[in-house]
Amino acid sequence: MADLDERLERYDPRQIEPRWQAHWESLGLHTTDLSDASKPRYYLLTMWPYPSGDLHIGHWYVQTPTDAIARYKRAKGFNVFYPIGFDAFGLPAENAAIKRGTHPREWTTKNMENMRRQLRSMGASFDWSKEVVTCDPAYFHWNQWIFLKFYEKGVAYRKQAPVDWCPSCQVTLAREQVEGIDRVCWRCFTPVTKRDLTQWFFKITDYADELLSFEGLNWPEPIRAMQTNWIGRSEGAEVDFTVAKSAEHAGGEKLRVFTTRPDTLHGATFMVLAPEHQLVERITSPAQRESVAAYIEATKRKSEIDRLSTSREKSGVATGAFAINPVNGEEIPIWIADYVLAGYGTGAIMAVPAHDERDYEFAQRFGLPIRTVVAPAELAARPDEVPLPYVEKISGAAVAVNSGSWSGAAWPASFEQAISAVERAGAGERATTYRLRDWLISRQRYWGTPIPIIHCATCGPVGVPVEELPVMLPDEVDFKQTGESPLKSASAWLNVPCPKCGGPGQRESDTMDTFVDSSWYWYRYLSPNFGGGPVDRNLVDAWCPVDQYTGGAEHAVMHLLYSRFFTKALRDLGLIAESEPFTRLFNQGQILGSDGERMSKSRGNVEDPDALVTRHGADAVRLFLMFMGPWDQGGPWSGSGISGIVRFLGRVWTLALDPHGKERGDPNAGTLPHGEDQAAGELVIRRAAHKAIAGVEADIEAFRFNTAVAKLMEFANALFPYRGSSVAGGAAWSEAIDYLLAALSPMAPHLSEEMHSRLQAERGISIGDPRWRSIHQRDWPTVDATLLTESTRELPIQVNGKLRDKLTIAANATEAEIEALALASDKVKIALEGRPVKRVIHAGGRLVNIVG
RNA sequence: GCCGAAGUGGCGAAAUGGCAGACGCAACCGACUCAAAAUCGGUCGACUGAAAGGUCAUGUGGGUUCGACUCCCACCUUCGGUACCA
Repeated sequence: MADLDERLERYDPRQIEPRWQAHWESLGLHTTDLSDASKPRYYLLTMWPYPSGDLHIGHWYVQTPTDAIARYKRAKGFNVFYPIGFDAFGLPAENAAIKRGTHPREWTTKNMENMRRQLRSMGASFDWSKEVVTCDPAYFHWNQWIFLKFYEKGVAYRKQAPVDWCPSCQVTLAREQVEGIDRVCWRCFTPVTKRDLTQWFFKITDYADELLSFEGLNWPEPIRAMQTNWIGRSEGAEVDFTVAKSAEHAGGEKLRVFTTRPDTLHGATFMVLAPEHQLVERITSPAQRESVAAYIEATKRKSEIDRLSTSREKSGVATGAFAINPVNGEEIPIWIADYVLAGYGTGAIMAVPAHDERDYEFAQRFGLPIRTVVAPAELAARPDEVPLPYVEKISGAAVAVNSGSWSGAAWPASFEQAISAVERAGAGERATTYRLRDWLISRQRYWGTPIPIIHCATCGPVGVPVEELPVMLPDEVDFKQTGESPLKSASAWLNVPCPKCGGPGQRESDTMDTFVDSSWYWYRYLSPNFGGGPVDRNLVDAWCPVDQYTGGAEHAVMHLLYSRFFTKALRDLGLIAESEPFTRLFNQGQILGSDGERMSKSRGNVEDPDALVTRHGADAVRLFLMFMGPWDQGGPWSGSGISGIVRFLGRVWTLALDPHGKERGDPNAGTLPHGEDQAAGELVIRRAAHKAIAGVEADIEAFRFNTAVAKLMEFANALFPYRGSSVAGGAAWSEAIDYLLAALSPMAPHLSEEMHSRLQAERGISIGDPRWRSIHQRDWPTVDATLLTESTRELPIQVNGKLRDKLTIAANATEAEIEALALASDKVKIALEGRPVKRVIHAGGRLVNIVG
């Protein structure tokens, strides 16, 4: 066996990978027979990509471990459905149209073609035959159909809402089109303001309480916490204050506030309205008109994040009006301030500065009175000594003071008595409110699903008849259209008769938020060409909910909440049976650029997978991404460790193809290590094989791909010293190689297939032979549990929590035997320094701690 | 700001409350080679010590525990989301 180095060809992924990708495709290996009920079904879904044109290593980071799950589950006997598609509508295509003059469809199509090629080069086992693309009329047709059903049921409705607006370009701006802390337009740098438009909403708030329940879902706790906080259910009361009569104003208007703390009503020393509040104009005194108007204008320049920030100094303006507190008849000043939002609660608050930090700051800033109405029990008699602001955790430890009929009551009695008092006075009632707002789906954009509505002067908004769907996007459009939506420029498309009365009508020119597209796409994957409705009920019943969904945590509160809402709403339309879309969710981390920032073309930090694949091969890139660290962590990109993976794959290649080769540089080559005999050597490699399979299996089940790869490396390292020895090539060796390739196959599908195929060829089975099998059609290896335990083990001995010795003991040693051995140790005696032993702790057989 | 997460060797990281640093990268030493590359074998947290060993060490400061990277409290830094990027 001399000069094997020259005989053994080198591992060259460029030669292997495209060949296997083509072969798998010709075998139809990844096309799922959705009607096959002979095996348990497993619907594996990964968040579909947006065809931005800059497919980067982050896409691979999302999808290669998911592909490994697909392949692993197939080996475990599941009928796996693993589809792919494109979330192809959206703002970047339209921005590109504005910048470069290319049509969004052309730009998107070109990007999708490139991304399909790149996704294929990854060797991912997607079922491409079920591809769904949102800008395809065969898909958005059903967005429109669902919209009309929602409209019929009142789930879709119209109301006024503010948008960020560039007064110079006369267009709506997305958040990413507003730049800098001074909030200017991305194109003309004009300061951005707000404008009210009548827009379409979906009533997600109707489902708020149901969305708070995660029963039966295996979702990460952080995501559930974020959704729960986002929905933000608060229980309290709505209370009417009354505008007081003044020299200039008759008064009498009801000013309704929402409060979670009706028990602090007596501490309300002023009121604050959102600057957008309807009554502001009416109640403002002539003296305050000018400053109120200026403040309202200034508020339009601010983002909600700025407005809610508690770190900046409070701002506000008095309206000059006063309100009467319903529980004590006091007149308190009415202010406006931007920290109160029009969209939350009633858009007005009663301010209780003694017990709310923001109100306290506001009162301090503007010299408004502060009155303590809750005190810790021990200070109940001396409320002046309560440190302010006193924001106690809700508990029975604090009592109401200076609070009329409920003075002296503790929570929750104070809360209940306050509500009763308000209700008796006819000044309000118990109420629950949510932070969650209805979903604004209108976009003043071209590249999205047209909203299937025709506006008629007589009939109002009328749904397009379903038989006329889909409402197509007109091609001839001015993308730099100012005013409202670009679709307003397509007059032939825009002006159509009213479907109800035949009179002149005008199509809705807004399109839908692209989150509508991604709120039900996994149902469509099951039947992308189905014409009888958005979903094929039979297939949905068989395959849904999705067993496993993988995607980024950045979608925690929008996409993942909208998808849950859609599922419930579709259920209520009778289209599907289930209430939740995704049984198990895993959020992988995000790969950042090497500068630690999000990868994007504009930052110039995009890592292109093509170059890496050309250099190292898809398998190496796949394994490297899985090996980098825990999948849910992500982090900045650095390719510096990939050579370790390339080396590992080379070792697998060598082990599989050249078991008898001897290393020239290794003086021990060809001899059994550690002076073992043949039987001992075989046992060592059998143990290593079964331990590796058991470990990799547990790791893949838990999505710990980094440690799964590490275990395979350890396994290959354990085999390597036996290469060229008398053990190599024998039965134990062949089993070990077989197991190594099988365990590697979900993660490095090409190399393992190549090795598997060559080993079959050595046995006279070549491709085309009916006995030939792809490694991806192979069952997962079985583990012999008796090989996982050894007869002796090492036991660490601590003295007072510090490691002092290690003993080799029999696996079945009793605690008494262990204790005797441990106390006999010289190192233990020295560490004890003659102190008596107080306690001996046996930590479940893993460690002994002697306390002395 | 608010909600959520992360912080461990020069670097990526590992560790059901029980031996901190598995597995890799880089670096260094050796073998092979005319030589280099590749490959194979080895060393590798810091300080101290000739060595055996000892001391310190998981963002910072406290706490719980026989024992804390892990649990609790406070803080610092970074990342994700914050409703029109997807």
